[in-house]
Amino acid sequence: MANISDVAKRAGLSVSTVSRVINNHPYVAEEKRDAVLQAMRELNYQPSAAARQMRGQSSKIVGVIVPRITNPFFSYLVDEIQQIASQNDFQIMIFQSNENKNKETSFLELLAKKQIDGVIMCAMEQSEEFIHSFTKFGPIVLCNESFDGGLLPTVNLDQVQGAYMGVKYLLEKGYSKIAYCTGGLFDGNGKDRDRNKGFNKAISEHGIKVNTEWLFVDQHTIDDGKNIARKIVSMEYRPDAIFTGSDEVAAGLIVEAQKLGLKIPQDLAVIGFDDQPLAALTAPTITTIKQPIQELGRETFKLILSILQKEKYTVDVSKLEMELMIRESA
Amino acid sequence: MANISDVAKRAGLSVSTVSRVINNHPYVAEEKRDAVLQAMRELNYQPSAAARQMRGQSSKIVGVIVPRITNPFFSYLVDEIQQIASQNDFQIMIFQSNENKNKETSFLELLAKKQIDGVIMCAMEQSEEFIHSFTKFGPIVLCNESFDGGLLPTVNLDQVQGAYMGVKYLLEKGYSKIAYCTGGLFDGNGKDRDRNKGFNKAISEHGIKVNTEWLFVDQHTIDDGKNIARKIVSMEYRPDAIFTGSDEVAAGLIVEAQKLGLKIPQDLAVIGFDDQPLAALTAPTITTIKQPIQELGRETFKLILSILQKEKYTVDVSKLEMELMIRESA
DNA sequence: GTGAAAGCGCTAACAC
DNA sequence: GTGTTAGCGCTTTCAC
Repeated sequence: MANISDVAKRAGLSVSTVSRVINNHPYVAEEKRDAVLQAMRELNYQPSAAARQMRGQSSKIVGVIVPRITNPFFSYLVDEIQQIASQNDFQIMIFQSNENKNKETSFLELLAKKQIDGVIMCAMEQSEEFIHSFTKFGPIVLCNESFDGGLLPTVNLDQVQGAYMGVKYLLEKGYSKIAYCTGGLFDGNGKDRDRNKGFNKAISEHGIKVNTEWLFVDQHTIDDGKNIARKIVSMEYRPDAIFTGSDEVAAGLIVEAQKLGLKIPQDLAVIGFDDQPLAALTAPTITTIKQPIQELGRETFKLILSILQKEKYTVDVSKLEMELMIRESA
Repeated sequence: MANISDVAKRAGLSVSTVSRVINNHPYVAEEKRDAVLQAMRELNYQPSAAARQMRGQSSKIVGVIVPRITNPFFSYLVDEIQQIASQNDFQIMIFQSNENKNKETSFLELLAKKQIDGVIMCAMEQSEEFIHSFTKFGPIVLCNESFDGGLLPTVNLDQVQGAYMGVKYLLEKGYSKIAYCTGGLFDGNGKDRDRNKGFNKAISEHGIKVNTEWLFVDQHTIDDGKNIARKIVSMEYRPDAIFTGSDEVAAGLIVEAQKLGLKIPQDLAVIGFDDQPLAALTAPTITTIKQPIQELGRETFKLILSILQKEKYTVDVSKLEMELMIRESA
C-alpha cells in the first residue's frame, strides 16, 4: 500500500505539498495540485485513517448507543442518523447496550481511546455524573432520553405531550376506565417519567383517578402484550381502554385479547406508540402516537456535529412534534 | 489524557515494559507488571486505538454492509453479529448500501484506509471482480449472498431448499395454481436465483408449468404486497396460492386481499419468508420459512475472524437449516 | 528481564 | 508556494 511519501516521490514534490492537497489547503499551485492528484490516482493511494487520527485526533466516527437495534424504533432512528452522518462524511459505530452497565461503559471507553469522536446515546444505564465524566474525551449527546441534571446536551421529543394526546383522545371518545402500560416504572424519576406525567395530566384534567390495578410497568415485547391481555380478561373490574406506550405491546395485546373473546375496540380500546409498520397490519389496525424519528435523528446528529466543529447549533424543536395516528383499535 | 510514557514514568520503568504489559507479553517480572498495572489505573490510562492501529495494522473493527438496517432480517442478523463480535473483543461498523454502488465502494475503501480490518457483505452491488480486488487490504466474507465465481469466502443458507420446501408444501396441500414473488428477478443469475431454482424444482417435480402472468419480480415492501393483491384480484384467471419470499410482502398482500374480499387461505394461500415477528401478528397469521439468522450471523463472524487470525475454520453447515413455520395463511 | 531507539504515516510549525 | 522536520503514541527489534 502506497503511503504519502511514495506519492510525493512520484509527483516529484514534498510530502507537505501532498498533505496540503489531501487536506484541501489553499496556497498550492494548480499544476502541482494536479500532479499530486495524478500520482495519488496512479498509486491508488488512500491516506491511512489510523495515521490521520493519531495526528488530527479525529476518526470521523460517531458512536451510537441503542438498547437494541432489532427494536424498529431504533433501527429507523439509526437509519436516519447514518444517512445524515454519511452526508457529512462521518461513519457511525452502533453499539447495543442490552441494558447492561458494563457494556455501556466499555463503549464509552472507545471515546477515551480516541477510536470515536463522539457518542450519541439513545439509552443510558449509568448515572449522569459517570457518563458526563467521559465528556472530557469528546462530546456526548442524549437522544430521546434525558437526565434531570441537564449536564449533557439533549434532543428530546415531548413525551409528556405524546402520552397526553393519546390518553386525552381516549377520554374524549368516552372511555373512562383507562389502563396504562409503560416500558419504565410508574414513578417520578427513571425511564418514561415524562409519559407518566402526560398520562397523569390527562387523567386528572378529566377529574378521574388512576386505578393502580390497571398499571403495567416494565412492558416491552409482543409477549408482554399477550400477558397483559390475559390479565385484563381475568379481572373482575376491567378497564375499557389501554394506553400501551409501545406498538409491539399493543399488537400482542390485540391478538391475544381477541383470541380470548374481547372485541377491539368495543370491549377494549388500545393505543400504541411509535407508528411502526406493524401498526397498520394487525386486525384491527392500531391507533398510535407517531414520533418524528427522522427529524429526531437529523437534529441529534446536527447537534453533535456542531459541537465537534465548535459551532453553535440550536435544535429546531418545532420539527419534533408527535402525531396521533387514528386507526381502528381506538 | 495520559500516554504510555506517562505510565512508564509513574511506574519508574521504560515504555517498552509498559507496552509488554499492555500486550500481555511474557517475560515481565511479576512485580514490575503490577507496578505498571497500578500506574495505569492511577492515571486512568487507555491505550490510544489510533496509535496501536497504525503500528499493529489492526483496528479491531469489522465492517458489515447491509442493504437496509430497518429490514428486520438484517437488524436481527446485525444484532447477532454484534453480539459475537463483542465477545471476541471486536466492534462492528454497520453500513447501509441502500442498493447504491458508490456507497458500497466508499465503504470498501475504509478497508484500504485501514479503518476496518475486514468486511462482511450481506449485500453486493458491484461485480465480483471489483469487490475481490479489495481483498488485498483485508478479508471480505459474503453472508447469505453469493457470486458464481466463488472468489470470496461465503456463508450461505440453502435458499433452494427454502423455496422448495415452501412451494412443495403448497402443492401437497392441493394448491396447484401457484404464483411466485421475488425480491430479485426471475432469471438464472442475480439475486434470489437460488430461490427461483427451488421454486422451479418443486413446480416441475409436480409436473405443472409456471404461469408467467403470476410472476412478480423486484418486490420488497408491505406496499408492494398490497399492489400484488390488487393485481391478483383484478385477474380473470387467478392463482390459488402465492409464495412471496418476504413476510412484509406477504403481510401487505394478506391485509389488502382481505379488504378486497378474498379469503385467506381459502381463496388464496400465502407463504412468507423469514419468520419475522409480524408473521404471528397478522390475521390470519403467516405461514413462512424461518431462516436460522442467529447461526448465520455466528458462522459468518467466526469465518472472518478465523481468516483475520490466519486460522482454519470450516463452516458448520448443519446448523444452517431452513424451517417451515406452519401458521394460518397456508 | 529490561531499556533505548527506530520507525509506522501523517500534519503542522517553521524556514526558505 | 514549497520543503524540512519534529513529533503524535505505540510496538518491536536489538543491545545489554
